[in-house]
Amino acid sequence: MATIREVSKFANVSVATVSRVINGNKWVSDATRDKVLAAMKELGYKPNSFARSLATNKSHTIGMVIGDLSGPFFGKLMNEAEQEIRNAGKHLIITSGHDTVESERDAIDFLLQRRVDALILHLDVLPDQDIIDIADNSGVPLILVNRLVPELINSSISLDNELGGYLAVKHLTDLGHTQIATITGPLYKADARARLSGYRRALEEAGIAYDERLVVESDFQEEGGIAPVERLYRRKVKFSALFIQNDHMAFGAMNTLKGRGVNIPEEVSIVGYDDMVMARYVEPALTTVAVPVAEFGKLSAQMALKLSANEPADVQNLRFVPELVVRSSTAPYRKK
Amino acid sequence: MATIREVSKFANVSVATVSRVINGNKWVSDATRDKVLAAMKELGYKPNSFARSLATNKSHTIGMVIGDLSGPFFGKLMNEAEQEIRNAGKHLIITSGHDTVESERDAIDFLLQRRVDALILHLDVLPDQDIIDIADNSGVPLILVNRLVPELINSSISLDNELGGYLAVKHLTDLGHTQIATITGPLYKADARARLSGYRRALEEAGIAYDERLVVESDFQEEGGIAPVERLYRRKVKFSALFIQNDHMAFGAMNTLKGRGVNIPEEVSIVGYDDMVMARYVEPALTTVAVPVAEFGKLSAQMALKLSANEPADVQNLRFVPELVVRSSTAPYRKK
DNA sequence: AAAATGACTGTAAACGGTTACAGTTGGATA
DNA sequence: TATCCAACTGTAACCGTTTACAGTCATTTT
Repeated sequence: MATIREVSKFANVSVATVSRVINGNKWVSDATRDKVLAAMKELGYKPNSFARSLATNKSHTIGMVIGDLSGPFFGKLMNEAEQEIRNAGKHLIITSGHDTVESERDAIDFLLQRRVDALILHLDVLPDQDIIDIADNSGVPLILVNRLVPELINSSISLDNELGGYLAVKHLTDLGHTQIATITGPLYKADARARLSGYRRALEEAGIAYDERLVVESDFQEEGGIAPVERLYRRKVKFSALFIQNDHMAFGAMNTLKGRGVNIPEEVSIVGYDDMVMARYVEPALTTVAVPVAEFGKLSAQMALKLSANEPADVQNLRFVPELVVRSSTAPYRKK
Repeated sequence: MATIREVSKFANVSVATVSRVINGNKWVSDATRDKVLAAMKELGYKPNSFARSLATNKSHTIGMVIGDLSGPFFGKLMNEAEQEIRNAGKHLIITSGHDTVESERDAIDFLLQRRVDALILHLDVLPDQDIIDIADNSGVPLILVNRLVPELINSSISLDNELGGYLAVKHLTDLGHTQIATITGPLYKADARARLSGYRRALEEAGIAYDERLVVESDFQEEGGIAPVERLYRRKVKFSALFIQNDHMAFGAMNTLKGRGVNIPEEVSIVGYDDMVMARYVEPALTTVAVPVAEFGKLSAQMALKLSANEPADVQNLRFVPELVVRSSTAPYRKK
């Protein structure tokens, strides 16, 4: 691939002049500029971003680590963030953490080696201390999405998952349910733990004792909704309502329940979490907890851009509040 | 951020030695290696990938351009590709084309400037000629996903969308339907056009005349299923079956039909396209055309890796074949 | 004892850009 | 006419690595 030097020879000018043309420096005569532009076109020249970044010590790039590249949640997050960053004339490099400590660390290393101007991190398993170390020592500003590390409270954008769980279950207790089962995500994820503790708080508030047998841990995947339902039945515990920690699992669970001839919501009320677009298309339409993902993505990108420009980003523990969306999968408790 | 020189000073060795340690060169004594490692740790050293890539002329990176970062189709595609590439010890940089010529070009430029070892391109709007130019002049091998450019047939991995459309509609004609409407994606996308021509072929084969009034162009989004249904009714054309070019739109359309009190499949049969996970959770479960997205992602990554290593990738116009998945949204035609 | 070898380490020239600084013009100003 | 300045262009150092080549030892080999 052609270099600036070849272009300069071809156009009979110095490398400095070519560089000036590339960077839109105004001290170049029109004639020269045209010559250089023609040479660049002729040789198919594309600036080498490595050399450029090396010389300027700027990458014009924001790095993002997320758990899973598929998945509607992250999709929206990425999309919004990318829009915002592209609009600012920069670029986003996305890597996946794959839910393992090693992979998350590797992803961050990759971005750090690429000297990104800022990091947007959605980390599921990396220990707090590691994150703090990166914040302290990497020299790169960072935004923490959907995770609260007390020491980094000023660069966290998080969702109050505890409140989300609470709202979901409170809705059920308000409807008169007292036997409320729950299907959680993997409990090594803070999200899942927080939602579970919201579940407990709502029960407590309603004076209902916490019963371990009503809790099944799963994996946040669609298929993850199926087995847990079977397990609940095998445990022979009764429940008239089910709080499922994300919509994906809820869809799977609803299907299994229907397969068993259970009427929703007459016999079992169901609340999901995330408010995916599909939530309103299943039958019955799913009552769920809405999460402002798009805002999330947009805001994190804006913050990252600000921080990378050394502007103060008054993040101040931005904590989004989830909202309950009531549809048709929940109904008042009725005795059988 | 610390450089190799600082590390070398700190450890009292030369830069070459530090570089050797970084690269695992064996001609370094254990004592020296330990000294260097300690120095690196102490100074929080991370190799500068720019300098490195500049010196070696290798980026160990594969670039990917896709239409939309959200969306279940691309999610899976990215995910599989990333897995494969990470396993090979390389990294994937993903950028979005945003469905505009300018943006797609910009995304490719970005990746080219970053000197990626290969490109995986899912382009919706960039003209063929541009793609050919890139293939010819960029010096970077490329894999074309889901698009067929005759000149680049040997680096295309595509799905036979025409066949997909055909299968969907043939299923309907086989069921006795003769008034079959269709909702297409944006017709500037080759996918949509191909599916539409599959629709026409199936009709022709069944001896049914093509009727423009039964065709509505839409946008591949969920909401995109709603208005077209209304338009069909406003046009006062009768139809007993509906081929909708992706599942997302199908979900929207099913909902609108239900809202109008139309029974599916008794009054209107519906076939979607993509076989998203949700297809089996809606009611009735959606008959649809399955696309091997995961294979797509995996294979494109493997090809890209091979090409970047200068190994021959015998792509040879890899054309995946879609499959019809029959569920409950289609039924034999019955007179009203 | 001299030469050869193997194990290790250092020097310095790339890699492809940017940019401070130093020219070289030609025209305007004193 | 001498001086200055604005407009433009070139030279060369530098960014942080890698790596060919050249050393320096301590062991072996002859």
